[in-house]
Amino acid sequence: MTGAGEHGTRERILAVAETFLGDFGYHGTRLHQIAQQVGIQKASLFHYFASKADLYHAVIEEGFGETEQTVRRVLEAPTAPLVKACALVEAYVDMVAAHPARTKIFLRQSFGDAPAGFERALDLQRLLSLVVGFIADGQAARAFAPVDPLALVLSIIGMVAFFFTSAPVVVPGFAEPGSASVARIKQHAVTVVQRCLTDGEPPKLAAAEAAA
Amino acid sequence: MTGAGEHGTRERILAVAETFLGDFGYHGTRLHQIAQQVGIQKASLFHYFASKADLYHAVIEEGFGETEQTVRRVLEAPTAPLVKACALVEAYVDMVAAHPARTKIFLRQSFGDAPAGFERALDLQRLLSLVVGFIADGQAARAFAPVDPLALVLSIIGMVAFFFTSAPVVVPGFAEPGSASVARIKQHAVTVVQRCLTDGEPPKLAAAEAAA
DNA sequence: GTCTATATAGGGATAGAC
DNA sequence: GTCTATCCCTATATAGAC
Repeated sequence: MTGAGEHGTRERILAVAETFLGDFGYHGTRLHQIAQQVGIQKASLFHYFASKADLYHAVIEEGFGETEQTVRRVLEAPTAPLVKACALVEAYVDMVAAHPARTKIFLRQSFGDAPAGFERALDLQRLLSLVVGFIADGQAARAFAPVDPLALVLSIIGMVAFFFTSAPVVVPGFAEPGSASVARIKQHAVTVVQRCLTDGEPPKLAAAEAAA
Repeated sequence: MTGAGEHGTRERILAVAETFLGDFGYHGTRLHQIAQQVGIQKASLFHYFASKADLYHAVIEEGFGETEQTVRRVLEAPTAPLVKACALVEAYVDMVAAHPARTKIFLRQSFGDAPAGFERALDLQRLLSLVVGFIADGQAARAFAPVDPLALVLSIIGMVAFFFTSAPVVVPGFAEPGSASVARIKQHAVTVVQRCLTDGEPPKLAAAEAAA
């Protein structure tokens, strides 16, 4: 798009930047490290991106775009509610497992990092609403048990993200990329969703113990 | 220990530093901001802490100590397995809700931030093993359903942390400190654990916990 | 489009008076 | 124990040749 003789240097910069931004955060990432890893000089970065913040935003945009695409694709498939819910979880696990650095960046962004600006928060809310709406619709149609929809969706997002970003530090080798851990995690996440959505009998008795 | 006329400046520094380290991370936190918030000069910080890294470690140590204490206290209580599991979740939710900044710091630390050093990772593993062991023991005694113990514990840790650190950004006012959101989140987390540990069976604990 | 300088600023840390 | 003043280093960003 930008020209004819493009080797993809810009893309390589984005990829390298993603790993560093994930591991060290925006303020902890040094441009000279990125340049060194890519194999160019630090000053050359400014030919592709106006500033460090600009590079950061580009990484965020790319990541968010792919995430949104994946979620929408699964959501629009013509499958049964519970099947779609499980497919959503599996696709999300695959995505996070494939891009742990990106996930770290998203989490850091939500913590308050970032060089200001960044108005994609609204898009994020719309995407979340889409998923929550899907759950709520399923409950209205009696396909799902009456669990707090928003809390459930946030639970899955948070737990899966935690598996691939924080857990490996506490439990070495837990979410290793190629190992069987991915299958294990996927299995667990699906199990949790199923148990939360298919209770069968509405547990109204749960109110009794809320006294504690 | 240090003297008689101590007003607690050190403690105030630690408290202020915790909020900044949580919101901006280690590299994003500026010492002059901390000093300004405390009401002293930047250079005065070095009277209490040898370096920025030293201050960071002090914050981490304090946070980890309180966390460990809380978990052990609940774990050593003489209560039934399922009651104890729920109590553990509730105590954890209260703790994270009371210290969101500390939670952010822990998460950032696990991402790879931090000024190196910090060998408390081993203690963290032991604490985690304690909780996982409690679940596994309960399963061996047929008190819990056969769910992946490690995955379950990590799930709760990740989901609750996400609720109070990331979710508020995506869903404004979700985990507001004083609001009813804390009760809502606690209810949800307990529900998830119950459904994962009781395999659909109605919990037979309703009476026991009211006494507490 | 990539390079070699270099400008500019900001932040951690120290020295030493009070 | 707190201050003012300052050192020193590093990191972003720019200028301009090739």
